[in-house]
Amino acid sequence: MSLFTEQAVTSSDKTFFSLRKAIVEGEIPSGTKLSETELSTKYAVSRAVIREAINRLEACHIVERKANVGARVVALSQAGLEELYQVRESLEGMAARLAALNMSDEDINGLTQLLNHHASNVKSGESYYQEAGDVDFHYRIILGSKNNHLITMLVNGMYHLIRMYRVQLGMAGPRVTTAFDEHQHIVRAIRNRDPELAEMLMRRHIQYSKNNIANKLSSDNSKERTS
Amino acid sequence: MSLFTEQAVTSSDKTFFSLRKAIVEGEIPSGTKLSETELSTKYAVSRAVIREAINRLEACHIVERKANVGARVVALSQAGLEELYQVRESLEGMAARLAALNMSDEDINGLTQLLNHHASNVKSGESYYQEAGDVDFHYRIILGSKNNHLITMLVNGMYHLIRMYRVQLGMAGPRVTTAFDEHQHIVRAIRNRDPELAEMLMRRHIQYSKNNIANKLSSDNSKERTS
DNA sequence: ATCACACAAATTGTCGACAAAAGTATCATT
DNA sequence: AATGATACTTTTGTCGACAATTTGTGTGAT
Repeated sequence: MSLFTEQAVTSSDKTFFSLRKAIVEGEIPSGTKLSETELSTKYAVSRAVIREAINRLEACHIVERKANVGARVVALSQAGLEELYQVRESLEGMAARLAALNMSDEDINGLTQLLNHHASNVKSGESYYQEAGDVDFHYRIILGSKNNHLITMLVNGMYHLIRMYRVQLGMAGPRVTTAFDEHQHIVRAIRNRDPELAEMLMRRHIQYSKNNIANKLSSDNSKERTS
Repeated sequence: MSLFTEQAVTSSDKTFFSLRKAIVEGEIPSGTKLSETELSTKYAVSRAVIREAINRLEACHIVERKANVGARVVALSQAGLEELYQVRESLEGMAARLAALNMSDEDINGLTQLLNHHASNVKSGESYYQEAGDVDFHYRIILGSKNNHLITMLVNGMYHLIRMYRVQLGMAGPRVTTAFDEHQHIVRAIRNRDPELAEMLMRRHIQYSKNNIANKLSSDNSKERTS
């Protein structure tokens, strides 16, 4: 029961989704040049739809384009991760604040149920939690902000790039139980209708998450240097 | 001496800029249906470049598109303004925070000079300040964040929509001197390298600004009702 | 008079071809 | 051998035409 299933109506949509998935999952590696003719034969569509797909990918910062030269998949870097998470902290902090104001009581109950469901998984040792559960939690709060600008920016825009970092840097890592506690505190603040606290806790939560990834990233780098 | 002059290299760029300007300035009214064929004859380009321009406009939330139906210029509403300014508060707050950390001393000096320059204008009673000066101030802080995601989102994305609200609701209004004081306080916080305070002051500044517009908007509405 | 269906008109989506620009290789000159 | 100019190749940008979908209209039945 996914809360948000964007459905492809046009051929350009399908191509956009396919391309985005291929890039995010790393099938098309970071830094690759995206040749329009090549992709048009590979995906069996005209160059026009490829161009539109690439334009959309550019809009969510997954590829970079230069006029008369072409598009490349963005390069992942520590600095880029830092910048991305600064923006994420800002926007999701605001989302949590607004969620504390605008979520309905039913929404909040659903959120609590989700966490309870996770709690049992965490205790039983499954880390099934991380990927699906974590994004579900964050999605609900973002949607709970009831702010369409915010929702679009985060869900259609940034989250795919965030996922690209997480997938390609192999972030199936730990940080399960501590993140779970943080989630609980956030929900408590929302339930108490405390926007100030909800924002602060969400920002901290995302800062920790960033540090976790950044640490793994730099430790991977040092491993690489010594190998 | 504009800090940021995006230059059109391709024909699609030019059309995008023209269209954006026409919409923001209200020449193409809010809510208008954008016919591709019509625009292609009007701007003397092919439908392909019109489509690309419309796609880009959609990416910055200036038009809304439905598949197989078409694109319309967004409708301006109190709720939309509220949402927009919530996001703006969040992002520019973060920008001020980062500016306090990342701006060079020269950058800060330049900012101070700008304010001094404005001070003389304010005292001499010219309200030349508002439009150009205000955006210049905010631009510098946004650029001072040195965060490319943030910069792109705000400068290439949101600011045109913000300007659309300000232009079309006739915001040449007052609030000059009080905004000037707020600007000074923000710069002081940045100079003191106090990110926490800089963010808080910027957020307050934008909240006030929103209230100012919202008040004008609702008073206009009531005038309309009684006339 | 109203609703349903079918048909027509108009608009968007997709395609292949041409034009223009960037990149590459070759050759001449120093 | 290095450098610069020139021709060539490849890739992106732009265009007009066709296909598919939606919207508006009109006809007929209830």
